[in-house]
Amino acid sequence: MKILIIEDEPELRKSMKQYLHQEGYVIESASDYSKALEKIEVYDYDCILVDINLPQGNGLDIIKHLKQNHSKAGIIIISAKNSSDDKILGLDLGADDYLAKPFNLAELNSRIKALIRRRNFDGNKLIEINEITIIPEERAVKVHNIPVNLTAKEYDLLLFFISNKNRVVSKNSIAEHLWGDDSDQIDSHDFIYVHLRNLRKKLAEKGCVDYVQTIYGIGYNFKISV
Amino acid sequence: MKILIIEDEPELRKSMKQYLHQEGYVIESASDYSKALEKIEVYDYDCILVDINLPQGNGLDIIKHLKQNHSKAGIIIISAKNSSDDKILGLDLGADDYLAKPFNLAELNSRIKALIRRRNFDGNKLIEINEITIIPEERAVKVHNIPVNLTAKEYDLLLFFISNKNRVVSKNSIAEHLWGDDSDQIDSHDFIYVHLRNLRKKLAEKGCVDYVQTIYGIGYNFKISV
DNA sequence: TCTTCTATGATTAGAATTTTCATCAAGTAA
DNA sequence: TTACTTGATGAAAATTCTAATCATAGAAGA
Repeated sequence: MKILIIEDEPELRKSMKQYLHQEGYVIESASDYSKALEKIEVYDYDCILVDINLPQGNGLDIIKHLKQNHSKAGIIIISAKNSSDDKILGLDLGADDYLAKPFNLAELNSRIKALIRRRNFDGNKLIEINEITIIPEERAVKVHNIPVNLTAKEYDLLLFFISNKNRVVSKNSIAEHLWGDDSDQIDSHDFIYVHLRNLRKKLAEKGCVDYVQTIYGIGYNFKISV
Repeated sequence: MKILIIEDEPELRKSMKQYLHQEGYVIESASDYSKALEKIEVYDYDCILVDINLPQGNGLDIIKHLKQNHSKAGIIIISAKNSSDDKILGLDLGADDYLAKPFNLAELNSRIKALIRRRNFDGNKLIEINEITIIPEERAVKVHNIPVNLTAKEYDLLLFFISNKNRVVSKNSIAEHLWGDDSDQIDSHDFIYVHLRNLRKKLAEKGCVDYVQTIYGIGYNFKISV
């Protein structure tokens, strides 16, 4: 899960980054709208947090821009307490949620989670990428519409790859996501090889292309163009 | 893990309770010191959060009281921004940490976690309860000084019982702790029976008393007087 | 108080999954 | 090339979970 934070206050930006990173998201940030637009042009984000009351420029334009370009990113507006007009305008433009400052980080996190859940489950009940179809509600996976029987770890691994598609993920970040906080205490992450192998095998059996590119010494890249 | 919150502001108290409960702690609260003292007399807490600047009474006395009675509870002082004197006095009296208002709940949570970790790992490297010895660093358990070979789930289960000793824990709360947030989506928690049985068996093999009392229809109680 | 019923807990065996281990293959740098 | 590191593979071991069966506590009713 990749998140873009657009926020000018350095303190707040930093603590948001830190907290959300720790929660397992991949975080990038921009301190103003022009930098944000640059990033949006280049990368895909799953969720964008926009502070809508920055001094230099209009955050609504970002939302407009995203919607015009049919971005799939979820948008959460962060607004100062007093200014509710822009907030409403933003929601009208298609933002998904808003959060008034000051907020606590756990609250932010649960909003993000809720948003991601909504996007994954309600909006489009299916995640479809070429021949792969994922039905998150059932934790089920199909290739060429043939069911593939994945174990929990294999499913988690696939979902992690897909939510980081076209991005290089390290073995460490895989371990963090699939085994949680204590994974750094573990010396060897060899079992990733095993689960990856089993995943590749099961997908290949149903005629799926091997999208998982091994990047020697670095990690893996689930390379796909939808 | 049982936590006592001593805080007079109803709003803050409520949100602390709610958040920490959601994080899996058992929470009790008191709105003033006399009520707090009553609770302290009756129950054992793992951690006590004391707002040290309440209007009626002196929070330092609570800390003194706890220390004089050799309470094992960790103490975190919550203090208003301005008053640092009492904070320092409190730390001198043996409080473990402090947190200035306003704080965010995630921060509070991480302080509590850190405190519990310190208590469990650094201070006394061993947890000793009658014939059971736990070496958390190694996730190792001994009974009558004989090593017991527990699996991860069995160890977690034992630790959960011990950190809630003399307290009734429901099957649901066990599931929440051992399997995390998604456990409520699971219909049956039958595997707890299995893990509990294996744990009991392994402990009994080494001559350990069965401290785990089954409370029909409710849960279990790890009953022990140290 | 004594059955009978029902819900909950215990037990066991076995299936499925996860992890470990040993070995082989391939990439990288000297 | 050679040495070294990283990744892949297969088989076996360990752990976790499922499912079927048995046992017991508590409730309901005679």
